[in-house]
Amino acid sequence: MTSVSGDSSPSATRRRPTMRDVARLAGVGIKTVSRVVNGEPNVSAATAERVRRAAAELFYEPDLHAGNLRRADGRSRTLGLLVSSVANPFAAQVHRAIERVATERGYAVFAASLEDDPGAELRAVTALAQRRVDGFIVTPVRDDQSYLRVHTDRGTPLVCLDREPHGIETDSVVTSNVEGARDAVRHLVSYGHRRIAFLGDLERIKTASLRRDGYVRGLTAAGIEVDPALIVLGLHDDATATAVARRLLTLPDPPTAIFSSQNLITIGTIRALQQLGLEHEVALVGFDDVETGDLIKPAITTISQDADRIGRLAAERLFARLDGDTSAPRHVVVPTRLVVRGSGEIPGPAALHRTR
Amino acid sequence: MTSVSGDSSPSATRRRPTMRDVARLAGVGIKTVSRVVNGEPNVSAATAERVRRAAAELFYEPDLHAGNLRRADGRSRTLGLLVSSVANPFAAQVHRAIERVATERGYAVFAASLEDDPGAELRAVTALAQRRVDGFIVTPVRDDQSYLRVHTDRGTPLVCLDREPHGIETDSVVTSNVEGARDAVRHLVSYGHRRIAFLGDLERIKTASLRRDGYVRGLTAAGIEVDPALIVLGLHDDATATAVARRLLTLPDPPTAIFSSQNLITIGTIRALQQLGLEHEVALVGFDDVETGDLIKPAITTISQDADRIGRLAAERLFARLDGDTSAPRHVVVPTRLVVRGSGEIPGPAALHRTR
DNA sequence: CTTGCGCCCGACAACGTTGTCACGTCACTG
DNA sequence: CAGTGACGTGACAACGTTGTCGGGCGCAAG
Repeated sequence: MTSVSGDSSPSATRRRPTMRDVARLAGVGIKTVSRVVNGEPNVSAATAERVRRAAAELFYEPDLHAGNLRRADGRSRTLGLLVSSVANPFAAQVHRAIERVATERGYAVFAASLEDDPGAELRAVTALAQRRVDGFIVTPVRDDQSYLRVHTDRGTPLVCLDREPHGIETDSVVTSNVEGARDAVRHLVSYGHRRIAFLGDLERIKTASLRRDGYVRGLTAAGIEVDPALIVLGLHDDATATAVARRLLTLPDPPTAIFSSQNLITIGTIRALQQLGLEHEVALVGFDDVETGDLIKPAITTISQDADRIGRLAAERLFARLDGDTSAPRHVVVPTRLVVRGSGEIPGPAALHRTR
Repeated sequence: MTSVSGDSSPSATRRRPTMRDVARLAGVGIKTVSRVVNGEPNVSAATAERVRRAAAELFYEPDLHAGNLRRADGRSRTLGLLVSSVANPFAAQVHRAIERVATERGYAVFAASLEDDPGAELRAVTALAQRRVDGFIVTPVRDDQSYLRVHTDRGTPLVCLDREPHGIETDSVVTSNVEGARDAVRHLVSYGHRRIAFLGDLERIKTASLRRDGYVRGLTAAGIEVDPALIVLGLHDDATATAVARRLLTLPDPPTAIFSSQNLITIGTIRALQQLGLEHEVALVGFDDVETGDLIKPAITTISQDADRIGRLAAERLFARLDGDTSAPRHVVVPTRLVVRGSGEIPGPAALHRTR
């Protein structure tokens, strides 16, 4: 086998070969190389083989972006995913599901963490738009997503994830937040609870207020009056959740059950219950699955989101748009699942038919 | 303000404006637009303002890749991250740390999950190489990474993460697997244990065998003979770990302590201990932190990896190379931290000086 | 033997941008 | 008042690739 070209400068970094280099080595025109690399027809078997051999010898890698610049469809085979944080277990699982669909299609995924920072949303969209992603999957953070219309108008589809967008009509895939929260309350009510506390995230985060709405709806449906003293929003980390839960539980007339409407809040609440030795007395249902929730005593009952399905559906929606689907925007709601494990089945005072 | 150009076709997707469009609207040359967009000097304040206004009116977004093609440094301001799975909590945290450093530098991150599939490693590298990433951060899966030399030779730096590469000399950032495992054993020995089981991942995964080595070293240092019956490798999910742990614990002469050398294995082991009602009798130390490990009874003692630091260091190493550092490859070992929480402090038979 | 057609192949322009260079203007300097 | 240099600006080529087109060749049909 021939040595790799031009060894003039000893330790200098070798230049990356282009189609021209491959063409020269194979003794063909540059367009023929292009044809072979892209599997286009009308190249004789012998020529194709020579080209392939030359490309392999030079370790030639086509430049997708250069091709893209000229190519008719102009697709970068790249998509952008904006989530709260790639380190967040829910988002990470969604990410993985999206990646699976994307990889199958030959797409690569840019992931960006927003950390609920409206500025970060804008910066990330800009950064990815300049890299010419073919589509966006976004967890909205700002109050208004109308600025994304520029991109959708230019043919870059957008699917919103986990939260509905504002100021733009586009596809979305969200969890059934209201229904899930209502189910949690209904479950607790069925175990005899009437004083059920609600712990939620920052109210400006839409999912937090939706879950609050579901909670209220659940109580109302059961004919239970809503006690504002038992509703706390604005919790964004487990430490604060612990503090607030402790305060509620040491009230003169404390709740007999708690619905914690987000992962970290649930963890903080469990800690509070354990600190007060109440984990077997006060019922708890958490929204969002807690990893290893079955190893905790009592095991944690949750309203669990189907992250995998959410991610997959969002990606499939995006690719449908890329494939030319121009139908009206679809709003997919993925149902939650009640995972009964113990903490949510601790009976309350009105559970006359139960012992203990 | 003027209306956005050419409204001839009513609902057709608008063409994306180029520098030429901005130049025309601002009444300047295309190069002047380039200068303004890139903040180059030698443009009068008035002209710059006109250009900026035109760009804003058209919602112009420069095409990074087109610029890149021509630009001297040829940097795509993009890097590729290959991990076991973006859904894996450890990898996800590493990812987040890398992203933080990258964002600060104006870099976007491609993430790809390999799922320990050697073929996936190759495919991901190719996909990202064709997208001209400026650097790779890779968790090696294959037996041999020498194929990556092509890319490093061409000036695309490579930092290996979590595992040392083979067949190539390059920067790496890994956890102190051997020492961490040794510490776990030492800790258990100090609590009076002599029959300590080892549960590990697939042996072909390097970190698994390193931790086994550390375990052996720990025993040897304490003058304890290694009992092959207490060593099981090849576990890759929690269900199998549970089964194996149950088998070990029901042996005629069962271990009094277990060192589970990976996250999922630890979870599986806890489940086995709980099923057998032994969680307060048999000591357990896990490698890799277990989320909510403090909420489990007993709380789980772990050898915890500093994912954040590992990610940050890897990213910083990569950027140092991109900034021109040509010194010899550095191999950074990030120490583990023993997190004492309870499960690892259950005394063993030789703990004469302790009560129970 | 022509004609026509299909196949193989390469020259050339173009994609959207930046590097190079040259030109014109203006304020200084000598 | 000529010479000099700095500044502001745009024409043009080039980056690596693909779309277009046309030329050459071989073969079947007329």
